Amino acid sequence: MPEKNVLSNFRPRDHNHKACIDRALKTASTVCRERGLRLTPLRRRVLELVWQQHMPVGAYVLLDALRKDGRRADPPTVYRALEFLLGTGFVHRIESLNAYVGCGQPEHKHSGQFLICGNCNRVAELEDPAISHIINEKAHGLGFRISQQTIEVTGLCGECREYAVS
Amino acid sequence: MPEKNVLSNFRPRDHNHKACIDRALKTASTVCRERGLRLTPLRRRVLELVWQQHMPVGAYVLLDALRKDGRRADPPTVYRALEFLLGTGFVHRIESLNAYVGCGQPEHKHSGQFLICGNCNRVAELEDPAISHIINEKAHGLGFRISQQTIEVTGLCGECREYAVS
DNA sequence: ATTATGTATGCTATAACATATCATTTTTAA
DNA sequence: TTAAAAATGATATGTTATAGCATACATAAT
Repeated sequence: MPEKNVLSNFRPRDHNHKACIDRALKTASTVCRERGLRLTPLRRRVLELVWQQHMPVGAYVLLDALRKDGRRADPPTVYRALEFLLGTGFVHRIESLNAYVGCGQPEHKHSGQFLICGNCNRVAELEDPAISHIINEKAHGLGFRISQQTIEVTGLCGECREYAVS
Repeated sequence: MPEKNVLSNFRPRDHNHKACIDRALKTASTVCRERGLRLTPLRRRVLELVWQQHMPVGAYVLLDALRKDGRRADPPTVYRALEFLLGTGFVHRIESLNAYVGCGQPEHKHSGQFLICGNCNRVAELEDPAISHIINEKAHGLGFRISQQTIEVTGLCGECREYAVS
């Protein structure tokens, strides 16, 4: 069973990766149908590429991948697709890496709280109301109205800790 | 009296700006002397320029300012100075803006928790142990070892809220 | 079916942010 | 006073992102 308030934990290195991708694409498809949004082939493909890495991916990596598809692609191609995917919540942007990562739970809005392993580059996504809440409280106390929270924690995931020197 | 756990609150628009800058430079000077670090004229000037804006400043704005001083300057000039200033804690980097902001309390290490006003661009810096603590707890529970926290909250500061629509 | 409209993509150019590398100067300490 | 280390000068290039206009495609109204 998944940990509480953890949207996606660090994946074992040997998990069924393809299943993740398929699930993400299916979810995206459903959500778009429900909301009257268009998951065009390009957008779908970019989403698939983001998920394939299963870690944050830079825009230009995606660009190269699109070109390897044989498709004509330039920076705006990928940035526009990312803009759409960010807007729908299918991907999140990791500010501290200038990179993009798939989100498994786009059905409901959330800002994303990330644990980023500096060794294997995998990411876990939390959604802990307690964290949001305490930040909200504090901000509110200063008269600040929050529109977006960026919470990115860098370190070593459990698996990498075992191999790391002290 | 300052709010609890607030390293620097939003400054009134009419506060004595020069005093902030002077204090920051003086503190930096003292800290460097204590730690055997060299606050060279270049580094000192970059720190001064960061503080002059009293909001996050991009590296290339600093670069232009250095050139207006009549000094020879290229990107590495400013990035090296920033590297030093980040290392000492005299400035923080705002990841979500690719920009840099002065820190008033470099004496003790801290990771920085920022409230960023999307209207006036001013920034408040918090250091709330409760926020760090809860994130630590959560991360720890997943076997994650934290090395750095990035917490950046975007929204509207109190002053801007008053003027904002709805 | 045809046309009008809005949405998405193609395409070129450039802006904005950042680092690698090697040479020279300045500082510090031997 | 000289050797080593630290800082800066200088050039080049790598990386990330957006502006702006043209074209193609999808949808809905006629």
